[in-house]
Amino acid sequence: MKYEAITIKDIAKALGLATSTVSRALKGSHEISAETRKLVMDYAGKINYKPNPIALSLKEKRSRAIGVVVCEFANTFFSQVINGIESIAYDRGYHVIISQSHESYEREVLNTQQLASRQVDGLLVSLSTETTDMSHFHFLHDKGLPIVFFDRVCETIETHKVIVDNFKGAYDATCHLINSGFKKIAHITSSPNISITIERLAGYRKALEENKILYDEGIVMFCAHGGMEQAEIESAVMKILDHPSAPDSILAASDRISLGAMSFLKEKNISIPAKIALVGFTNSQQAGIFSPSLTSVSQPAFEMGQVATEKLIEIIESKTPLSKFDTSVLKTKLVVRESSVMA
Amino acid sequence: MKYEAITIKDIAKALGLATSTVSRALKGSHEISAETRKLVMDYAGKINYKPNPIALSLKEKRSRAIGVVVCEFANTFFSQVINGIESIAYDRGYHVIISQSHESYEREVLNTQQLASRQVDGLLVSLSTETTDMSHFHFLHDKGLPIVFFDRVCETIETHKVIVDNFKGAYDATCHLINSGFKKIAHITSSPNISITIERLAGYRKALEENKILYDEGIVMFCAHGGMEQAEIESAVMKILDHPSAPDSILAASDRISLGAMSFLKEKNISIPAKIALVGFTNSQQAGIFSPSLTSVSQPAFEMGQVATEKLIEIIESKTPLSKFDTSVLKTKLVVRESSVMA
DNA sequence: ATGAAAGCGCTAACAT
DNA sequence: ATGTTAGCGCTTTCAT
Repeated sequence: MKYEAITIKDIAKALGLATSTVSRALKGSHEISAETRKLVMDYAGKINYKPNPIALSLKEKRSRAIGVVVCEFANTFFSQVINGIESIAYDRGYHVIISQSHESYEREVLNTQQLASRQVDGLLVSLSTETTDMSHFHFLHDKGLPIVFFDRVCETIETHKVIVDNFKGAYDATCHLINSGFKKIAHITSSPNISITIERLAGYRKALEENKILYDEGIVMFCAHGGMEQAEIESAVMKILDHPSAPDSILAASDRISLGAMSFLKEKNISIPAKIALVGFTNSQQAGIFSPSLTSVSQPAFEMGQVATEKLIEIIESKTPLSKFDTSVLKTKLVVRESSVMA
Repeated sequence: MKYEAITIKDIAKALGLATSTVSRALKGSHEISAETRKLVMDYAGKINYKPNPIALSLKEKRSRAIGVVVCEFANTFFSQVINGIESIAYDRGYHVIISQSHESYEREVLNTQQLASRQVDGLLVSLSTETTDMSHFHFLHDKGLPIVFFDRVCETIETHKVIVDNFKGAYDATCHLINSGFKKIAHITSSPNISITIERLAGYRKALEENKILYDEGIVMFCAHGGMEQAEIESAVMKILDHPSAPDSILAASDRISLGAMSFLKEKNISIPAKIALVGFTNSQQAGIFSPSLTSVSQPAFEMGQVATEKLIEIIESKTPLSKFDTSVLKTKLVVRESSVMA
């Protein structure tokens, strides 16, 4: 492409000024006479001058861009988070560059490095299910790159984090199943190494315990790829259905797993909730038009994106390195629908 | 942030060479002695040197990045397209920078300009429903920026385009409704100015005509914002339900509209298909678990992304300006489910 | 085969 | 108040 943009030099030449004068005029420096400023401004407006962000980045070593690493955005939860991120970033004058790891550790590392070398001013990250080694983040964080984790966070890096109350989300959902009369509740969740898995599992266990139901690890299924492969979900569902203890309900720990499990059960003509009840963590706006409609733990995804972005910009724009970081915990909401209510 | 990356200068200093020598060695120029090359390569590898893409962009006026403009990715169709785009771009060494217009003309213009000023090597665009003035694209295209349109294309710019056979998609769906015994078929579609609307409407009309059903513009509803506002969908559905001619079925022309209409009908307890049948254009993987499952026209979204990206890279990497452009037309697939089958 | 120097667009010390 | 210059990281003439 031969896209020749207008530069500050063009303006300087046209107006018989030095580039530095133009530069200063453009950013309203007070050491420029009002008339020169007006002259420059008017001309720049007329020829539709736009500063070259590439040159700016090179010069200033900052890009006013924020990098986002999520596993995938074909997932209502993450697409809502991203909308939240954009809503804030946009207002504050930052661009958002989004990348998908597809739950692959390798892709996550690659994307992270790409974003860093494009000199993003900061990173908003939700870990992939595969990730156990965080050194790619440690490396960048140690070099001073601001990072905020959301949803699936990294424990070993001291920075702001934004999560939902996963423990309570799972606890509430499990209690709801118990109170609805279900006695043997299975759990399908993501890989055991990510934060949300641990927290949700703990909430699930706590609810069982409080209700004097024995925890049975035979009906807790982990999906190593977070449900990216439908086969792992199906295998988990099958194992639960075939389990000698005859579970009567399932708590699914993520969007993908909830929808994947539901699809599979329908495909197999296994009636929900008569044969087995289902409660899922999902932000799908379609949960209500499923058959049956799906009881779900919904998360404030948009808000999570907003908070994370505010926190990140706070770090980016702070004059002095922050020393105190916090973890924002947002509330989940249980929406009871047909899939968990006995006829 | 104080993320100090390793530069070519560091290598030069460490090895007592000139930066130009290092630069040449790194890219395997033949005018460098084998031993110097090896020396540089080894050292660069050892200290994990990564060229600064910002500096490269500034210098070469290209970025090996492709910009994508879609209306939103919280939409199965577009998120699948983007996955297709990434699959090819990635292989060919390009990054993908995605932006959402949210069906707003203003955002589309802004995003486009942002991407251009970030010196993307090319643009992959699906127009927002609001867009009627294409001058922002004309401007860039005239300056030589490669652009490929997909899905919602711009007629007035001569370049590669990738679409599906919208005419046939709508025609097939309408014929299916007719053959299933429906007599009065309403149509809810996007704004009248975008290509897909026109083509789908034409397919719908053709099917009616061939079956000697009178076209009734009173039951064809346009959503100015492409269904971004649920209210416009609901108003369209209401008008259809209240129409004196008592339509017995609806053909919905997009993902958003299909799902929005279905949600609304369920909310109002209007039975599908007994009271009114519904066929939608949607790529939602959940169409099968809706209640009732939704008959839909599905599009090869992933493939569309792939083809569009290949076409774009072809333009970008072509030595001489292309003079012949083509429009790839992919096939749609009608998946018949419960929502259009009389009991 | 290698080095020196200019330049991509911009800003910021450092003149004047 | 404005101009001159250097430099961000890199490639690329143009020397040598």
